[in-house]
Amino acid sequence: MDFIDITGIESSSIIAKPSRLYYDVPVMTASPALDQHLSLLNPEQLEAVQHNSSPLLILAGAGSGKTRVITTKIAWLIGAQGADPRSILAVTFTKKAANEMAGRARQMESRAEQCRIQTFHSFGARLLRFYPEDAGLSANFTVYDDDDTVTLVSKAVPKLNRQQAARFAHKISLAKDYCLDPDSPELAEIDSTLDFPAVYRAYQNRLRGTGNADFGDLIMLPVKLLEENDRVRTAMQRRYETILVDEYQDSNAAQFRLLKALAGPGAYICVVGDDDQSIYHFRGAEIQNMLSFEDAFPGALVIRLERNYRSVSPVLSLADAVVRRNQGRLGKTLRAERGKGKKPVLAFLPDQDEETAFCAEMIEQSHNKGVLYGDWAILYRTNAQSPGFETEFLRRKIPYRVVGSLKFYEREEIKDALSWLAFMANRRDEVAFRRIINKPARGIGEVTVEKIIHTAYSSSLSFIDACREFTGGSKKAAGGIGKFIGIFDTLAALLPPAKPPEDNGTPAVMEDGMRLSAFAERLVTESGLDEYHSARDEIAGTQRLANLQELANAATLYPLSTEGLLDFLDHIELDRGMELDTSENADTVTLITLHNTKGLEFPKVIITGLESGIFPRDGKSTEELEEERRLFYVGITRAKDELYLTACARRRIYGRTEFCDPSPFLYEIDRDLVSIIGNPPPDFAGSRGGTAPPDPEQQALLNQWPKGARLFHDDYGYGTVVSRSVNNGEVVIKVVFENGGEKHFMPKYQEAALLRIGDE
DNA sequence: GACAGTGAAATTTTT
DNA sequence: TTTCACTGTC
Repeated sequence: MDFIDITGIESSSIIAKPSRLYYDVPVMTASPALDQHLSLLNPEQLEAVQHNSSPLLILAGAGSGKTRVITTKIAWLIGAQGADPRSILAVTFTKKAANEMAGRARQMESRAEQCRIQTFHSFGARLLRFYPEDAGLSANFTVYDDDDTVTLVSKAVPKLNRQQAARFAHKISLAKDYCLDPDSPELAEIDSTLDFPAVYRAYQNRLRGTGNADFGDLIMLPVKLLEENDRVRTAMQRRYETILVDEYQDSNAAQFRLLKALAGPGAYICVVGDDDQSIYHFRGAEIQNMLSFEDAFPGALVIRLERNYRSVSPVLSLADAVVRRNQGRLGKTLRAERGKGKKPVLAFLPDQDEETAFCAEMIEQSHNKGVLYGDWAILYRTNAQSPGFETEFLRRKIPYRVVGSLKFYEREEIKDALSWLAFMANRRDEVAFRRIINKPARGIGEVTVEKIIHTAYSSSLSFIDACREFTGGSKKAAGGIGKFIGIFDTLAALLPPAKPPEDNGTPAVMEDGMRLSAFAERLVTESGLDEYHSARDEIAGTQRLANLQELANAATLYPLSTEGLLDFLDHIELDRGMELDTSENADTVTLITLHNTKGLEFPKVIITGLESGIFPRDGKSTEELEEERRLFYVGITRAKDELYLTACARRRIYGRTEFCDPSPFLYEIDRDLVSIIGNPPPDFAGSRGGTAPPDPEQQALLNQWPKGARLFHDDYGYGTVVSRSVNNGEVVIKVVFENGGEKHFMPKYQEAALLRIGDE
């Protein structure tokens, strides 16, 4: 049973084995099926697959078939090397990637089913599930997501408002990505204020009080467990003889230490990644893990996969021109196996409305010629850019889906129900308790809630017992607390008590009618959440009740027991990417942030909003600029056949129209790598033809606003004209203000706000 | 404890 | 522009 075999400790203790568990068979007895899979590989891929000695770093460029390499390698290790599938651990970052890898490996080699192929976090969660007390957690711990973390920070340090709490929460999670304790001096590198360690400590105390873990703990606690606990480390090192890591460029410092601790002396370690696609440094990913792999694992072999099977060559040439600008990279050059194709198009458009229209128009025209909507993807830097496209597509009846906007598990009603479920599993879960105690309203006010929580902490009671003990408070509050206890008791009676994990003689067999879904459904009605949310459905026309039903349906696969409940919550917490609209097969245009496109590909890609300040965003350090450039690179390399880039001269930002310069990235690329359409700004190399001489009206404006002219603007204060241009027939001046800001204006339309006050 | 009104702020986010 | 946190009123 999966739940019982949490870490594979049992199997490793059952099987007596030498230092490496390879069966006593000649090395090359590959099955015909395996030979077939091997024959599909190019020489570098084959070398990467048939390597099983020193540490191995596979530098896999975009579209170079890395998933194929990893899955074939798993099949080869089992089929040709005689490796015990249970001794193979493969970790990825997303559930989706893990599922895909597991599925494809199993297709090639059925025994791969016994490999442990999962995300870093679910690996950590399972380890902790097995040794909760050693790690300082409660046996029934649940996992707090980022939102819960913010709540807990704001409660641990009441003087913080929610936004400040969110900032600290982010920093705390960053600290955990680096395995830093509240006492670590290195905390100052994240935030040098004196407050930070204190806030972190307060949060940590509160978190440990609940017995729960946050995402960071799922890596950091296993690291400590492995580093400090010989018994656990030995068991795990004996178990895993092969460790494979995908998307290694996005691993953080804690994950690196996890790998180091997990890899025993005889272990074979193989990591796959692309330093040019590292785009998550802002949340702790350390490209350094990759750049210094050869130092960390002496004797390592590096294999480059540079043959790209995805994109036509003009797309790859552009991608290379972009990423070549970066300094800290291992360096590789993709070669297009697919050969020639259409040159990327760079469109300069007047404003964002023209941008959406341009995209919609192209998509409609291609659709009329038989191209699927699903072939198209629109990429943007920030989620705030999607509404424009949505409005336009709705108007034109172009079907679309927005990837990663509002996630299923982040919906209010789902979080409500999940909090109830979490609280049923762990009665010390403060965050869950706060969420459910007075929702729907039972007349229990904030003051009463705080008193109960205080009682719980000061008398070491669970929150439900604290409710039972609680006497003070109004009559209304007492009634509400009574109701709450009643709901809890009703539900608790339905849930069989937890069995200690050692008692694994009878794995949680699923009996008919004993599903967790029945419990979840009952919970939704008993708690009053169904009434509460269906009432709001009627007002707002939302789907909350249906969502709650869907959540209950998802619980069908789990047995009605505390173990089943914890298992269910783990799976949900560690697979938050799930979207409500799972109609993946529908023929729709994809609207998606650049970050979310990692690992995806589309025949036709439009990267929008290529303007300075939007992409890259303002105020980036050199290092951050490199990451933004990699993000651009990731976007470009998603395109198989056609790539379009759009840049607007004007954009409404926060309701105000701003003039935009083209993205600096556009100035970095050779003009003959793209076909330029629309009206590029005059300073853009590659703009066609000479600029038309200004007409009298334009000349008058140019005379009125010479370079060096001093002016006053109603909103921005004093400034100086630093340059002027004629763009789309309009005079535009660039002004540097005394407050340090830079703005473009069309003086023709700014007569009211702009006042000329003299020369410099 | 619910609600309307005000003011300040505004990335990206695998788990 | 939109969103969300905070404030004051009923």
